[in-house]
Amino acid sequence: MLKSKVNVQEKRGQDTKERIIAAAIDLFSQEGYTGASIRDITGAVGIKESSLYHYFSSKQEIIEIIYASFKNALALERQAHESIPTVIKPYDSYLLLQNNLIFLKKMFDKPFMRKVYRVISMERYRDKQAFEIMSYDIYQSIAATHEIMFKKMIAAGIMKPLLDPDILSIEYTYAVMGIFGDYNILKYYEKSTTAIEDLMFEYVKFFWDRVKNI
Amino acid sequence: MLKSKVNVQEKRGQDTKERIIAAAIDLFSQEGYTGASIRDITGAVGIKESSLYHYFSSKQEIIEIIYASFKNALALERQAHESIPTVIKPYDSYLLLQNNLIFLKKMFDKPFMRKVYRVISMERYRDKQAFEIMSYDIYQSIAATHEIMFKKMIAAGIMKPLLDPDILSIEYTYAVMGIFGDYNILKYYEKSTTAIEDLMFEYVKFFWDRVKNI
DNA sequence: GTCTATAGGATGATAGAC
DNA sequence: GTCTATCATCCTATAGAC
Repeated sequence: MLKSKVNVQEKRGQDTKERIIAAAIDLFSQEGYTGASIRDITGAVGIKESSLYHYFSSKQEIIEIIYASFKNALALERQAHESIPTVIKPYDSYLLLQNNLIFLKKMFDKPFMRKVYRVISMERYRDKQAFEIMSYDIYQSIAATHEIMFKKMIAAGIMKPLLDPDILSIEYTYAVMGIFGDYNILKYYEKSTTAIEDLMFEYVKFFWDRVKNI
Repeated sequence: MLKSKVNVQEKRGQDTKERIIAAAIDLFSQEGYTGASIRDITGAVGIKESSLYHYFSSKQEIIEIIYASFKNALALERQAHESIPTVIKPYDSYLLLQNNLIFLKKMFDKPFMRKVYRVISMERYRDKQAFEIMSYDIYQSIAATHEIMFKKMIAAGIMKPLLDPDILSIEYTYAVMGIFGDYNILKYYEKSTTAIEDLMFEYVKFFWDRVKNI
């Protein structure tokens, strides 16, 4: 009896903690880290500022937990994607490229990922941690995946062999991520995203037509 | 006599106004608009907060003047660049591409341009004006220049005729501007920029080798 | 685990003397 | 054109009651 009561309290506490994080993600992604205050966060949750400090020692700790959780989510997504066996065949290699784009789009369309990606995009100029996540955990990791894919395609004889897969993956990653970035911003300004979504897939087609063998 | 004294005062006033703008650009580019306070700005200039309000009615007015001045500088740079007559010849078209990159690099390497570009990169998520400058005055304008260049190259028979110059310019602009963005961030973190500067020119070579006719 | 109360300082902006 | 003085509000964070 007593124990179950304690559990309920713990659960409610856990719930408050998660609601604080959720509100912080919402507000940081809208106003930036500096622009969103502890008052804003606790106001959104419906608790007093002092209650927040029962769960977190500082504002900085909150953003660091968010970053850590994002890095973890990124690693899990990558793992899930890599576990899918990809046998490259000439007739479906354009599909492979498309599927890779759809995977990226789906990943960054998840509310948590999109919001935190936005926070990192904003903060990377001032916050070294955000800068490093953007550089290493996002860009370099995605570029590496692309490079491996291109190398396999070249080995399979379906991509032009004279292309340097290293710099090709850099080009492709900058282009795709640039389009994603704009897509993400447009969504926040509640503007139409159909044109940029079309561009995404148009670009993949354009890219493929130029790199395919024959 | 009296008149010359008035002129001196006016000049000093003008000087103060410019020093405020210069300090604001420095601080906004380092800490962001929200992160840099009026106190920070006046402290850097060596005047009191109240003195700033003799020249500007609000913090917002300062950033708007900076944005307007940046847009103006961009238009002037573009004008200067376009006034150079470009006769496309097969043997120098790679040079043309290189020169275009050097023009962009030089432009964004000017302290004023680099700092304000950074402010706009940071603020475009929250500030619609910054978003529009980034989209229209920077990206779309640069992409349009690239597209014209590519069309001329195709017409001259030195670029592959089957390439769509529209989407090709989008790809090229995203890649080049992505590299510039990273270069700009690295400079602020006082990290080495030699690798990314090399990448810039390596990329142009890679790009050219793939689009040239023959 | 949540509250009231408050500390101690920063913020954007104004009034008015000189 | 610059200053002193000040306002009203916001900020992060803490102490301690319940």
